[in-house]
Amino acid sequence: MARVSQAQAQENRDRVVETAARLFRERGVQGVSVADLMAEAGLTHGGFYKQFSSKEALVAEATGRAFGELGALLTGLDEQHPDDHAAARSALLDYYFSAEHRDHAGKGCPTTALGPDVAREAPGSPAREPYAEGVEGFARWMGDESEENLVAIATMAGALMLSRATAGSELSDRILAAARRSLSSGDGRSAD
Amino acid sequence: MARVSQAQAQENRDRVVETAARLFRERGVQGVSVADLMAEAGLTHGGFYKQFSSKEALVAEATGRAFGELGALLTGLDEQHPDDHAAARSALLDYYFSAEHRDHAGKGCPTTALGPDVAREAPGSPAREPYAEGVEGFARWMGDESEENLVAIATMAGALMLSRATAGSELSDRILAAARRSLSSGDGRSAD
DNA sequence: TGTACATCAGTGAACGCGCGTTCACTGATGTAC
DNA sequence: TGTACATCAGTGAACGCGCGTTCACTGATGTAC
Repeated sequence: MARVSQAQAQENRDRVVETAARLFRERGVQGVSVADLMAEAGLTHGGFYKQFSSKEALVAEATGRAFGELGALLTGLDEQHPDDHAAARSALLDYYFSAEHRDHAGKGCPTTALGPDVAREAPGSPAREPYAEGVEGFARWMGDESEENLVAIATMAGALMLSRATAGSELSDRILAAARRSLSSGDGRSAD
Repeated sequence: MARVSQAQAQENRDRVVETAARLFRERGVQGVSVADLMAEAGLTHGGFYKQFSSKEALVAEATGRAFGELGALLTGLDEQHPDDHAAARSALLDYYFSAEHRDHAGKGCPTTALGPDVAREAPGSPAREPYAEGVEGFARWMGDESEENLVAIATMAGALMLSRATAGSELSDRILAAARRSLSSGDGRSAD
């Protein structure tokens, strides 16, 4: 195996980014080596630098990709609930606070899964931009960038993070149930 | 420097745990090597295993220590506001959502700073127990382990994490302000 | 359409480096008398 | 209280290993004619 077609090369590159978006969410950026990642994508590690200038650059790209996947999920919910955003939002919350979501960070919300990694990157780090844009996009889907929606996202990310850190105890389930209930108001204003 | 007194040895050990509790919150568990840590505590790395069975064991101990520091902060707030828990709680929120807290994770809340690290540890990992106990203690200080207080802690941890991941943008400040306002009700029930 | 050759995606060995952990050694501390 | 010696906290070099990154090489692809 030496040179491959341009189409194949693009496909391989995409698969590396997709794999990175999953593994970084699952194990953290520092928990995934370039060699691990390339092997998981079915390639050898030497070719990595033909496609990416550094691991740091891939982190930024994978962050954008993970938020792209979130966007696709949100768009799908809108399509399942046409002209009923409250229903789409409620469906999102059902997924967000599920044991399924807690136990599979790799395909879950990047706000929660990548936030701590981005927070520890240096101030000008390239991953910060797609992250902040992703959070803003998430807020807009929730309705707008109002304080209320920013708080809702904070509660979602915090509850998911806490439920993962306490996974295996019954506290974990209590946190998910509590957060689900507190955000159960249709489009936002008053809790029921 | 060879053998030191038992009192000195205990003091050194304490300082290592204290340093770990700070550095792990600042840089993450994987971002701090045993050699880094021992140097920061004024020792050489070789002696580490005279005091701790593994880095993993220290992570558990440092997690307990960090929650101990949080407990001391909370007790201090109670003393500053005797017989007025609502005022103590309000003072906590002022600190919690401050730029100071966002920018100094090393001496800040371990629920937020260590949660993601604990979440990625293996199911039976020794750090999970002190973490879960710490969160429960935090909830009890907030009043009790009601759903309302669990949600408040989730919002606090989520907003702080998000503000750190978006630090440097004005979104970061908006998130802190939004969360502060949403939790500004005295002892919990209705927002103002 | 067929031939000649430059390109470059991917390979696999290697680079220097730092990781968690181990170990022979040191010499002041703590203890036995 | 003073002396003899065993203990063990801390040192610093070393262990095997995996990290991010580099590089000489390969050979099918893509292009020029």
